Amino acid sequence: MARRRKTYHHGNLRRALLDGALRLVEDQGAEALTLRAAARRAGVSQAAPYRHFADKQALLAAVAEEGFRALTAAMRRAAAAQAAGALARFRALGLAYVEFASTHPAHFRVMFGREVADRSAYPPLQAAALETFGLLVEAVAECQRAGFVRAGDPEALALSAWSTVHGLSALLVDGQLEALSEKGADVLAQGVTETLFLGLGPR
Amino acid sequence: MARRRKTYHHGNLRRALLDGALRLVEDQGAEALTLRAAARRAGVSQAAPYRHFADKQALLAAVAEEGFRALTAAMRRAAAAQAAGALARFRALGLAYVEFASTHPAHFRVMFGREVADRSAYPPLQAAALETFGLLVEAVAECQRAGFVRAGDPEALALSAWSTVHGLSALLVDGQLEALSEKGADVLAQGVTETLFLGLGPR
DNA sequence: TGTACATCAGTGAACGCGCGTTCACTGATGTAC
DNA sequence: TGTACATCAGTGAACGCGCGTTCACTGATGTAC
Repeated sequence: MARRRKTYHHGNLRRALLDGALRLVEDQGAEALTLRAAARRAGVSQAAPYRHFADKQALLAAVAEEGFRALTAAMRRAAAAQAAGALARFRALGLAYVEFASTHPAHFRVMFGREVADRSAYPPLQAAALETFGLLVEAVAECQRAGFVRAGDPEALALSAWSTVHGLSALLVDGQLEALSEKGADVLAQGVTETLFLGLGPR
Repeated sequence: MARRRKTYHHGNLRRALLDGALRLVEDQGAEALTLRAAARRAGVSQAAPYRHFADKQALLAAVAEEGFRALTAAMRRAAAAQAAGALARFRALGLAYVEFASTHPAHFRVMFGREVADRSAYPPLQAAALETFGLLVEAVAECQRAGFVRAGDPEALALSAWSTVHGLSALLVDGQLEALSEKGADVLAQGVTETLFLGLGPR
């Protein structure tokens, strides 16, 4: 962790800072993420990060970007595990989203919170976030072709799906449901995604 | 604002601090809310707030509580404006939720964020939040009686509804949709709540 | 293969900042008689 | 109605804190000849 390096140069300090930052967020939450703490975790002086990140925002943006990449990968993996068809894959995407949020709450918060004030200043972050949403849009379109989802603008329908899983995730991550239900995140996610497909109305 | 009082005692400093805090949040965001700033807005020394709030957390909790009360009131008002029946009232609740979030983003964030770490330490806050959710549960039950919503545990169905409107609200509030759509919050909310009732599946 | 030198990636000390909180205090209020 | 006194709600100064960021520096690396 903060063990002595034998060389003056680190080798891959950017990566080490990012890893330290990720561990800080996971272990102690987003507000524990400071440039100085990341430097400490990487075993380096507090001024060293400035060789790799312009300022604190830039480190936060990198952490968020990494989060979107991990989320996208987890969703892809979950979908790929479903041989059963378009609908099952779509569903798996949603469940994976909620699962990611509930297992990495602090990271999820950095990804979606206001810590990174202006996302458009960090194109790779913006791209990573768009890719995640893109997964949902593709899945909707695929399901429409297979007749599992009704006709309509795939982006608009995907936004409904996103809202649903994102809402449940946010409520879980922020501890809103603790007083309400002792059900696990997975059970809740099952229920909510089922309603997403069936609708609330009578059949 | 910070004009001189003529009396040594303030009269209703608690209320003034709360108002100052609310204005701070609305104007400059949650991270601008400090005890010192609230005291400045109330025109009082920086130590004065401690006569009314044990610490910063307590002020934050009061701000969040106030937010839930305002949200509940706005939802009730919107529902009351619908004479047309249970379904219209339910829908109005959801739309009012999204509208509140998009017109008071920073306040919304304080209500749901992690600023107030342990909500159970503030029973009035917890109660106010539960009341908001209760509105949805009642509306679901009412709609079930009227045949507009299918059978099932009203709490579970209400959680689906909550997830949907909360998810859209969170995405709006955190600026996730800016790159995606130029539609207004109200239009998006219409679309999302429609899908909530109809479901994504084919009819 | 050797050397001069530019460039890069670190160091360590220092800065100013605003914050939450505490403290001993004082002015105002209200109550008992 | 007046007065003594306890209690309450403010004041103003001070504390320590960790943070982001800057600066002049030095050690390491790599490249041109």
